[in-house]
Amino acid sequence: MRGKAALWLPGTDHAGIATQMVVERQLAAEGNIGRRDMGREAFVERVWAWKAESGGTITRQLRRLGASCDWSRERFTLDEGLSAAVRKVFVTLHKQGLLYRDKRLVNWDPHLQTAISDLEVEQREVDGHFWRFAYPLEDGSGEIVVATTRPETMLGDTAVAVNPKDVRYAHLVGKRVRLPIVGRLIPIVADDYADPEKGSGAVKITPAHDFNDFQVGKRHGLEMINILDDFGCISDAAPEAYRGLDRFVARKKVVAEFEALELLRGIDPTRHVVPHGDRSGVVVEPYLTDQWFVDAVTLAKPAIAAVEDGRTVLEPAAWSKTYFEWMRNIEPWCVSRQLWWGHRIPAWYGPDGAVFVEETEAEALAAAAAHYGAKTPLRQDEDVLDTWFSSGLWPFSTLGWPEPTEDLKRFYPTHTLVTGFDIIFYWVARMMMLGMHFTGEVPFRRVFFNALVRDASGKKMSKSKGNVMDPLDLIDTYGADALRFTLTAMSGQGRDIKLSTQRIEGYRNFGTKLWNAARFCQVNGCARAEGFDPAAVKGAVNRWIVGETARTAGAVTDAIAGCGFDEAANLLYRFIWNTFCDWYVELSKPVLNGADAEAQAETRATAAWVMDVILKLLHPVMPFLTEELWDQTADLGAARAEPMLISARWPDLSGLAPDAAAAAEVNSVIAAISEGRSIRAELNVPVGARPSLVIIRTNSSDEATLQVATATTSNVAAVCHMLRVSDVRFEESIPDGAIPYVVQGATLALPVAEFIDLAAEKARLAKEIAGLAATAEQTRRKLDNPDFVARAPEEVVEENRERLAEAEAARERLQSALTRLS
RNA sequence: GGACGUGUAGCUCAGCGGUAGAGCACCUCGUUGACAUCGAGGGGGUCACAGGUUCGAUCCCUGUCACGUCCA
Repeated sequence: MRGKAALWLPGTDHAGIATQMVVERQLAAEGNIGRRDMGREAFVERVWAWKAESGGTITRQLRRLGASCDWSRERFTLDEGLSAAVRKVFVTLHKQGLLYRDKRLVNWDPHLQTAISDLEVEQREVDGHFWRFAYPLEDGSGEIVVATTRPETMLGDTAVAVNPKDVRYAHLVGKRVRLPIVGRLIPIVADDYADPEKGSGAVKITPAHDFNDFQVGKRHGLEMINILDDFGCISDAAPEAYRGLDRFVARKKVVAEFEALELLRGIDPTRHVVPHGDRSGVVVEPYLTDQWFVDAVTLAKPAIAAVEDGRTVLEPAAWSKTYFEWMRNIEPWCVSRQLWWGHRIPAWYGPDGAVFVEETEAEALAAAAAHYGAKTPLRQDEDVLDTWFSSGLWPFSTLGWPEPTEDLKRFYPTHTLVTGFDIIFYWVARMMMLGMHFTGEVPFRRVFFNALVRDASGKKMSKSKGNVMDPLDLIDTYGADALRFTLTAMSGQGRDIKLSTQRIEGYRNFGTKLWNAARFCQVNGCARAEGFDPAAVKGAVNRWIVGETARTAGAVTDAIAGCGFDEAANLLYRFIWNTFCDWYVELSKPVLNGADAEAQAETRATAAWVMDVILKLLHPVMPFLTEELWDQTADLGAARAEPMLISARWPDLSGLAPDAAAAAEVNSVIAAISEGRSIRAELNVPVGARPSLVIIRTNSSDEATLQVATATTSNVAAVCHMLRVSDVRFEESIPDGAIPYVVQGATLALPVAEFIDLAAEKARLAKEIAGLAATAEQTRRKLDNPDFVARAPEEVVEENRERLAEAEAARERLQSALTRLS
């Protein structure tokens, strides 16, 4: 609509862990053999089958929501093109020394039997215990007490650490203790990691099973003994009695044995945080394995700089802080996963373990032949890559990279990434790092973080909680436009959306309202006039609605440009319902039904013009309804240049100056009607009663009164219709039995004495007077303050003076009316 | 423990230095030729609390409390 070539390229990633889990669970439920028995090829085939069957859900939801993606370009991270990009990136990073294989502690998920990245670990606070164990000194001169929440790890202890400043233990540093159960002699080392304030001040060191202990182990050259296997059971590195035991069974056995040895010095209950796999939900183990790592520290630097200097802008800007915080403290990124569903790592091993990292097996074989001086069989790495490794290439891999395609030239760097803040580290950060490194440019100039949708009570939707609202169901019930409007209107930045069906229902009603308004226009012959010029309309109501339309169009345009989508939606809601339907349509009815052919024609043309603008402005939020109405009104009046709304030109009404005189006139009419209606309702004037509307006017009446009088008489038919009065007439004073009210400084009155109850009217007047008195009092206090008058801006002071004068005048008039009643 | 966010009408949320707003819910009235998926009117708020800045604070600053999220 803005005439730009906008590309929204849809697609999905292969969600490695999640997908493999689903299919494995399915296999188990069907009583089939597990993936290990099936073999890699058959299993991957099975996952593809599952993907073909159910993988379209996300895109189906997008389609039904009316997302205007270029579906012909839909991509999937395991597509051949994207996979080639993955291999290219892997090999290049490896050759640049930014991707390497290393034996390090990783987070190991014993359920999934794979390494997972730090981000996939969830820290949960749970109840646990501190067990205090005594380790006897080698020389028999005593013992040293250590505390642990994980007794089974003592099987892999290779030292005890104490703080170098801790005088209690200074004499023990360098001595050894004999590790109970195991019998191994391990040193007592001095290391700052030991906190003298905590427990005994001495801490057991298990370098192969704790991230902190790993560091201590490196500093002191300690042995690293891996006492677990891939399943979280005790390995052969432990004493025979423990081998094969589940880690939690082993824990109990260790404690029992310490107790039997009379080396258990106490048990304290404690609450502590324990790492869990975010997918599997089981306790993850720090585990010493060979994995592939990306040097994120190096890659992060240009990515940090790009946000610092504004080449990429995060919106809302507050997220920059989160981004920097993470990027500046980034750790090496473990990218290998012991799964089968994903991009297999393009690394091949020779018989002696030499590794050849190449894009194809042929290249690897060639490299091996050169290396060994003879053709040598190779074995490909069994592991696959973290899904985010391929997702991180999305902005350019989907445009054809590494080939220098036309698409890449045209659409890269991309303009805006819209995503959830919950994947700022997983995805945004990785795209920034990889995009900067491989293209030398930012992958996107702007990142817009949308709100996260929660259920009506604010809980995150999840299948296990059963509180998921499927967009497809909501669309079936309320329509895509209602859902889109709801999400848009509630998308205030920095806030989650609590989605309730009531709200969607309300916006469904809004759609119905617009539909009915369009029907009204149609029934009343509103049709586009050939050569219609909104700047040239004569009627005040028409001039006013043209001005309001232009103002709304400008405000909506600005709001969208500034990512204020909720503001845009709310502006449209108010304009369409409250301004156009409630007032313009009602004020226009007498003209449309009247005898003045010229005025009628102008109103019809104006209404048709406003409707066209409304349809355009609302189209981005409610595309289905507006396109349908656009189509239905295609043949009404002058032909449109734009057959389809989706490609119609966005309205630029900045050239239409607001008409202050028309606005003043219509606002007076609106006030006269609103206030009058309020009186009728409060005093229970019967609906059928049609009194006159009396305007109190004398020869010496002020400007305000004359203005209201003119406005009212100029729109007398509308006033009669909407206020349900028989006529508008003038009196010099309030007639006996008439109920006065003040509008913009003018006094109006409704002679309805015969219909009403005096007490109700007295009460109404008293309430009104009290309100005015309060306003006057408050304003007077302000004006009596010399500091206020001296320091506040002149227009504010003037505004208050006027307010005071108006309130007092109105109060006097109503007071005298009340006095007369009494 | 650290960081960020949020506390405004019964509910969901706008507003963010100068007279407290909307939608829903609630109450009253209404079968007027666009619309009862509607119309008209109404009740309802010491803007979490305590200080400070200012002529003036729901809005800015500081602290406290509560809730949420992320990172340890």
